[in-house]
Amino acid sequence: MPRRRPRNQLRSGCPLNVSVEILGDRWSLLIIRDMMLRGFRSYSQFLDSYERIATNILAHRLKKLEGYGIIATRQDPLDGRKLIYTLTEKGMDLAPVLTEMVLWTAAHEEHQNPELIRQIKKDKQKFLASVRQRWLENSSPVD
Amino acid sequence: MPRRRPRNQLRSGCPLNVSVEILGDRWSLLIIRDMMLRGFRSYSQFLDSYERIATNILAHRLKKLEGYGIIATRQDPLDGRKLIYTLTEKGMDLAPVLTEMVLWTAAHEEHQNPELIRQIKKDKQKFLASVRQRWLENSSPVD
DNA sequence: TCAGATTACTTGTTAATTGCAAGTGAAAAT
DNA sequence: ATTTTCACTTGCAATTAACAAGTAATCTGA
Repeated sequence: MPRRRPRNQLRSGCPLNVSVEILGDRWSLLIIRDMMLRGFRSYSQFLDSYERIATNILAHRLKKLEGYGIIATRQDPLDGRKLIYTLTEKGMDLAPVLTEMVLWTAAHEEHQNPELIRQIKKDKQKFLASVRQRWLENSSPVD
Repeated sequence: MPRRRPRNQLRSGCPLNVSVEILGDRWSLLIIRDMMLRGFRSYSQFLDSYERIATNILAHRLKKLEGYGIIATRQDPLDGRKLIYTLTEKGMDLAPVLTEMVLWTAAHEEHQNPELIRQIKKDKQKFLASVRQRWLENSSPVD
């Protein structure tokens, strides 16, 4: 019986491969985008996002991202049904990756949201700083 | 400058989504890495790369990347069996994306290739310039 | 010159993943 | 008390990935 390569084992330790194995699918980076740039924090917000992720895939991705320490989950103190998902520092550190991907698309593909691109192009470091600042303000445990 | 939209329908025009739809899988960025950083140019080189891509998937990805204008294919004038795959300008413009992904892994995950990371950290712009320079030298139609 | 090797694939089959629809149980709102 | 909201789960079909094997064109060495 030939055994298939187990999924939980890395194909290689190449740093690019490691990030591809963690983030290289059709949804993970979009969830991170929604948290980072749109301030989404709840399951239903992600579900209602424009690209229409399926609910089972969303649940799997959230668990995976939490398992990698990219997002953190806590209960909403004001509503027992709700969970609050936030980016960790590790998740926030993906901001430069997302930013470069946006710039690449802006340079080479048809796209929307010219305002976002204008903002990034005007001053990339300032954009990254403002994204991080908003995260610091909004991810405080008490709010 | 924005260019044509590929035939299949996009989930959204969000610039991050566009790049995820083009590059968000388990192999595309690894092929681009092999071309960009290791100077790979042939089918058999990609096949022999450490992560062991399956041959049918490699063939599909090369066609997809060529369709998006990220790579270009030409015949080897010295060997009628061989095709030479090279990155286009659009493909080379993914260097900052790959670089940021490598830096993120270096900061947050177990990995290998400390020399690459040292080089990037020492001077990111210089690293990007040297990658581009090698591409300019090696992608000339006559060689 | 011709057998064997190399190259860039294709084809067939199985395994895994994704996507869709519907359902669940706890908590909140009315 | 009933309905609605919320964060999921389950079942199943469709799509995609992975593995093994094969093929045609070309090159290489005796």
